[in-house]
Amino acid sequence: MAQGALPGFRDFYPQELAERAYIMSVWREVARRYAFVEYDGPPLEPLELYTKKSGEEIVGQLYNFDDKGGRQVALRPEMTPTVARMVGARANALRKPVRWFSIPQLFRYERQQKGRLREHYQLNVDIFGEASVAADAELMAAALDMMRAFGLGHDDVRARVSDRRLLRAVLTTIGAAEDAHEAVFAVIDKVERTPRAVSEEKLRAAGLEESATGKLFELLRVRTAAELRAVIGTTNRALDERLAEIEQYLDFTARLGVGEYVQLDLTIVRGLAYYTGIVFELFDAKGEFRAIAGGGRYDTLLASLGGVDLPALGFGMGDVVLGELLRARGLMKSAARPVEVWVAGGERTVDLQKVMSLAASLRAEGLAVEYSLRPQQIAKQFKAAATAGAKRAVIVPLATDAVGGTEYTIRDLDSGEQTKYPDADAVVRALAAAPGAR
RNA sequence: GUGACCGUAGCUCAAUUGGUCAGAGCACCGGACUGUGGCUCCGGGGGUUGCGGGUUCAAUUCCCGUCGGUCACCCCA
Repeated sequence: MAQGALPGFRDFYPQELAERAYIMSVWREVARRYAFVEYDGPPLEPLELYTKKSGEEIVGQLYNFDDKGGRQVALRPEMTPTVARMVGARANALRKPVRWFSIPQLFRYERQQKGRLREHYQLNVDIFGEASVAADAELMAAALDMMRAFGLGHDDVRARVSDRRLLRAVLTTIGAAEDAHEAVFAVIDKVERTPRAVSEEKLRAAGLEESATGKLFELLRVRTAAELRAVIGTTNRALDERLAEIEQYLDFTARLGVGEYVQLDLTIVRGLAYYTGIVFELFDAKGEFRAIAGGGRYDTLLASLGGVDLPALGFGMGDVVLGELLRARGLMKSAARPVEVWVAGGERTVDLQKVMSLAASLRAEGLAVEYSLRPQQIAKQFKAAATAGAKRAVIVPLATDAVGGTEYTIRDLDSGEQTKYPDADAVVRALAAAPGAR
C-alpha cells in the first residue's frame, strides 16, 4: 500500500476538490446575500494567541512547534483569536456593525473519528459591534439560508437555540445556587448522551435539590418559549427580561424566513468557553451526525484578549460533517468544470496540427477545449471525448485527402445532432456565440 | 491519551477445517472498428495478501508487535 496522507489529513482528488469547491461556493454566495465580506489571516500564528484564551491545556491539541527563529508557533485551530486581533487593531476605523466571513483551513492534533479530522475547512461568520438580538437573528438566518441553499429543508435540519443568561435565570428561579451554575451547565451539556440516573447524581453533587432536578429535566424537554413559561410556572424580573429577549429573537428569525427551522432547546450549552448569550447548534433532523454548525454571542472575548470592548457573535460550519450529510442525502454536487469542446481530427501529425490550431482559436474565445494529444483513430478520439464528458465535438477535415470532405462538423455529443461549417473561422464563431456548453 | 472492531489489486469483494488461493467485477490501457463516441467481444498492466517477527513441512487464513482505518470515550472545530 502506497504511503497515504498523514492521519486525519485528506488528499483532494479532482472529484473531491470539486465537491469542496461546491460547498465553498454556496457558503460564499449566501454570505454575499447577507452582505458579509471575506477576509483571511495567517494559517500559522504565535502559540500564545491560543494559550492566552484557552490556557496551556490546549497545547496538547494543537499542531505547534518552534520555528527557526525560536518562536513558539501553532497551526491555527480556530479563527476567532485571529479575527479578534484583526478587528481590534482597526476597531475605530471599521464601519459597524462589522460583518465578516472567512473559510480558513483549521488544524487540531486529535485522534480522528467520524466527522472529525485533524484538518478541515470551516466557514466562520461573525458580526462585531452590535449588541441587539437582531444581530443574533441575522446570524442564525444566514446559517439556515445556507442549509436551504444546499437543499436541506426544515425536515432535514434543526436549529437548536439556547441562551446562557436565560438558562442562568431559569436555574436561579428553580432554586439552584449561583455557584452551582457552572457545574449544572456541564451536566446539561452532556445530558443527551448520559443516563438520566448519572446526570441526577451529578446534579445532586452540585447541590441541587430533588425537586429542582426534576424541574430541570422537564425544562430541558421544552422546545418553545410558551412551553417554558408554562413549565416553570412562577416568574421574576430577571427571568422575564430573558424570556422577552428570546421571544423577540425567535420572532426575528421567523421574520427573516427561517422560523420553521428554529426551536428553543436548553440542552445546548456549547462547551464551556467564552459564550455569553444566545448560543445555537445546527443538527441533521435524524440525529445521525455531529453538529453541522454552532455559534453564539461572545461579547466579552475581545476585551479579555486585550483588545477593544466590542460585542461580538459568530458561528462556524465545517466542511466535513456538512459533506457527510450532503452525500448521505444525495445532495452533494460538484463544481467541476467539464470539457466544453473536444476537437477531433485525422490520424497523422498534419491532422493533429490542424486540430491544435482550431483548439487554440476556441481557447482564445474562453472555451474549455481538449483533444487527443497523439494522432489516433477518430473512433478512439470520440471515445475519449465521451469519457471526458465533453458536451460537443468538432471534427476537423483531413489535412490532405478529401475523404469526408473539407467541411468542419460540430457534433452535439448528447443528441448526436451535427452541423457542417465551411471553415475553422465559422466553427469558432458558432461555438463562441453559443456558450453555455455546460 | 484510553478501549473495541477491522486491514487481500485504484474501488467493491472472493479464496473449503492453515495445503497451486493470489482471483472476479468495476475502473484504467490496448485491439476487434482505416473519418464519428457512450453497447458488445477479446487482451493487457496493476497486489512482496499494510509492515515486521513468530508457530508450522506449509499462512491471506493462527499468535505477538507495529502502522493504518472505523467507532466510542476524552475534548471540542
